[in-house]
Parts: sequence; structure tokens; C-alpha cells
Amino acid sequence: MEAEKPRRRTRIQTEKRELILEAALDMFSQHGFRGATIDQIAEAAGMSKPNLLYYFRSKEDIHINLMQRLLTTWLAPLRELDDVGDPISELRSYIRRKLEMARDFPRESRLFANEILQGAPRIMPMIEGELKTLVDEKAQVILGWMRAGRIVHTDAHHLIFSIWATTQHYADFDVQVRAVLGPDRGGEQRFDDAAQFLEQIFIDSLKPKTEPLNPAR
Amino acid sequence: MEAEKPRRRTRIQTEKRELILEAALDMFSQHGFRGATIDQIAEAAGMSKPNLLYYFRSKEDIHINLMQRLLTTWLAPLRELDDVGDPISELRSYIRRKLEMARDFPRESRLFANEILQGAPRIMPMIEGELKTLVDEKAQVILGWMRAGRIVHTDAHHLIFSIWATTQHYADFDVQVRAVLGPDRGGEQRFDDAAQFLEQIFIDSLKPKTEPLNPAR
DNA sequence: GCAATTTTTGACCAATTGGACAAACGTTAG
DNA sequence: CTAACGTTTGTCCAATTGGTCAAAAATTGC
Repeated sequence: MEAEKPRRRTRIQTEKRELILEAALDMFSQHGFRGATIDQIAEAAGMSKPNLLYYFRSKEDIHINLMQRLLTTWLAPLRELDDVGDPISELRSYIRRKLEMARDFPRESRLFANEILQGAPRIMPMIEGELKTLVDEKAQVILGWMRAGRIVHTDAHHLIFSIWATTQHYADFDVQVRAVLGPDRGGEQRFDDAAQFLEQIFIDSLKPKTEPLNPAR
Repeated sequence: MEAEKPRRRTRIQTEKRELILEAALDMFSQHGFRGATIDQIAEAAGMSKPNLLYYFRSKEDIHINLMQRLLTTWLAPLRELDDVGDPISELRSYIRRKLEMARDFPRESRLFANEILQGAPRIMPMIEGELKTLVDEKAQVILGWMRAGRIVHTDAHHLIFSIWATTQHYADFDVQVRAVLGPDRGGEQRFDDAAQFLEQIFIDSLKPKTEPLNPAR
């Protein structure tokens, strides 16, 4: 019995796999897993279907690979949230960075949203593992800031959720946002407006208050 | 040439169409438009495929009908935002109602999210029409409150977006939210936690401030 | 009770889809 | 040059899918 040879990757393999993943990102994010076809992906990657299947065993194989690499870059901003930094500016730049990702990598955001929407059938382990671990860890950091009185007391997990929700909204619901804002305010500046708004809402309400905000009535 | 007879709807037609839409809501919200099959929907509705196609001309026909009725109920909370009420409590109950909808009608939320995610190919007219009109109208109401100094000045459209994003997040990303919160805090009370958190964030930052919040450093 | 109408079904179809496979073609180290 | 290996393609297949149709069954109006 021959054991599986891991077989180092060829230069061509590296390149072609890259091409395929890029094309698949396009298709999956636009049509969802079931909506995208191998044919489409292959054509977008400039090769025939059997050729594509030479590099990836199946459609699902492509998707797994895509999600794996995606999650890492997707969680990068949160990973950078630094315990020792100034809480307010740490959170401010986290929000800003997430919003930049929504602007610069909307396909990645939509791919992720698509997967979660359908119940995360293919990446549940990653959610329960890597993602949950990181969130719990950073929630602890935020909790530390609260206990030290450096930001207002609130629910750290839901704070993270709301930052995710508000920033990713501009990628996932892009067509709706643009349709509602109309041609005037729907241009690229919508991200600047969003940045300003989100900063105001989150930062204002998180800054510690030395006196009760609403003394009477 | 016979003109189209509108032909009043039978009792059976009314009932069966209802059954089908209910089943379709299940399937579409879980698998997306392309992911759901007519067979599945028919089976879930307890009838054969040709029978289903006797009540709806096509898969798309079902979807259209579903989206139409959905949008109305979906926008109801915003429609209730009342010009003459107290701004803070109006916004507070808007947020609460939206969160209740995410809790009680998650399928509707996901169906909508699915459609927008893929570029709203089938409901763009409704977005640009009914939805945009309502949002613009209510943004004006909010703007009025700001000008009257009854809430803080900010971007009304982005405020609405952020309320949508944060509340619908608990329906659309439900599996992720539950996975991250874990079995302890992931129960039904997550909605209460969310309500409390969102109220704190939004209301706190919207309440008018009579003095600068951060006088020095 | 019966004819007209509505509802339901089984059988069928063409198109699409994910994937298998063997043969052909390229590349490269010796 | 050539053997070994990597790459590409044309062809094929079985399953799934959206949808049709005529005939059977049920319902309804009188």
C-alpha cells in the first residue's frame, strides 16, 4: 500500500489555483454556492471545466479553500484590536478598518454573508472554533477596558456584533444602500458619510461619562 | 378574441396559494432562490409539482408574490415612526419593533437579505420605489427632529441603515450569533441582551446634549 | 343527479449540472 | 532523443431541474 504522497505544488498549479479561486469568489459571492456553476467559474478563470476539476476535486473543494483563506483576512482587523492601546482609538480604528474592508472587499463580505445566511453548512466548524475563540478573547479585552472605567459598561459581544452588522451592511446590502441614497449621495462618498456616522454613534456612546447624562426627567 | 377573464378566486385557490407561499418562504429563505426547488416547495406544501404549478405559473411567480407581501409587513415598523411623537421614544420603539421582527420573523428577514445580497434582481423596482420613498420620507421626519434640537445632529439615512443592519443581523446571522454566544448566552435571552445593548448605544448617542460631553481631554 | 368547471396526477421532456475518464498534448530532466 | 510526469481537452453520463400536457378525479352550480 502506497501512502498518500503530499507532492509539492508546481508553479503552474499555484498560478491556476489562484486564478480559479479568484473567479470562484466572483461567482459564489454573486450567486451563492448553489447558484454558481462550475462551468461559469471555469470560463471566468479562462479554462475548461475538466481542466478546473483537475485542480480542485469538486465544487465544494473550491468553496472550502475559499472560505478558509477568507476567514483569516476577514478576522484580521479584530485580531489587531490591541489590549494595551487606548480603548477609544482602538475601537475607532477597528470600525474604520472594517468599513474599509466592506468598501474594498465587498465580494468577500457577500460570500461570507451568503454562507452564514444559509446556516453555515460548510463552515460551521470554523465559526465555532477559530472565530468564536477570537471573539471571546477580544470581548475579554473590551471587558477589561470597561472594568477599568475607560469605556462605558455594556455587552462586549453585542458591541462586536453591531460593529460587524453596521460595517458589513455597506457591502452586503450595497445595492439597497445605493438605491436609497440615490445618485447624488450614493457615490463613493457614502463610505465617508458612513464612517463619520458610525464613529459618532459608537464612540460617543462609549466614551466614559463622569456625570449622569440625564439628571432629571 | 377573448379578453382575459380575471376570474374570481375560489376558496380552494385562496387556501392552496397560501399553503404554497408559506412553504416557499421556508425554502427560499433557507436555500435562496436558485437553491430552492419547486419539488421541495411542493412537497413542503403537501402537493405534487404539477399541482403547485397549477396555482403559480412559475417559480419566479411564487417569488414575486412572496416578496410583494413581504415588503409591506417588513416596512410596517418604519411606517409607524410618528412625526408628532416624542423623538427618543419613537426611535426607541422603532428599534424594539425591528428587533422583535428579527426574532419572530427570521425567515422573512433572510428571504429579503438573500434577495438583496444577490443584487435584488427580482425586486429592484420595489427598492427604488416604495422602499426609497418611505425611507426618504422618514429621514425627513428625523431631520426635522434634529433641526428642532430634539435629537443630536447626524445623518438620518445612515441612522436608518444602522438600525436595519443591527437588528436584522440577529435574524440573518443567527447561526453565527448563537455559535459565538455559546449555549449559555445563546438562548432566547440573546434578544433581550441585544435590545438593551442597542437601546443604550443608539438612544444614548442620540439624546441631545446641553453641554459639550468632553470638555477637555 | 348531472353537466360544467375546477383540481389533481402520472408521464413526459429538454436543458442544465456536477463530475468521470481516457486520450492527447506539453514540458522537462537526463 | 526520450521517458516520466504534468496539463488540457472532448466526450460522455446520470441526476436534477423547471415546466408541459392530457387525462382522471373531485367539486360545484343548478
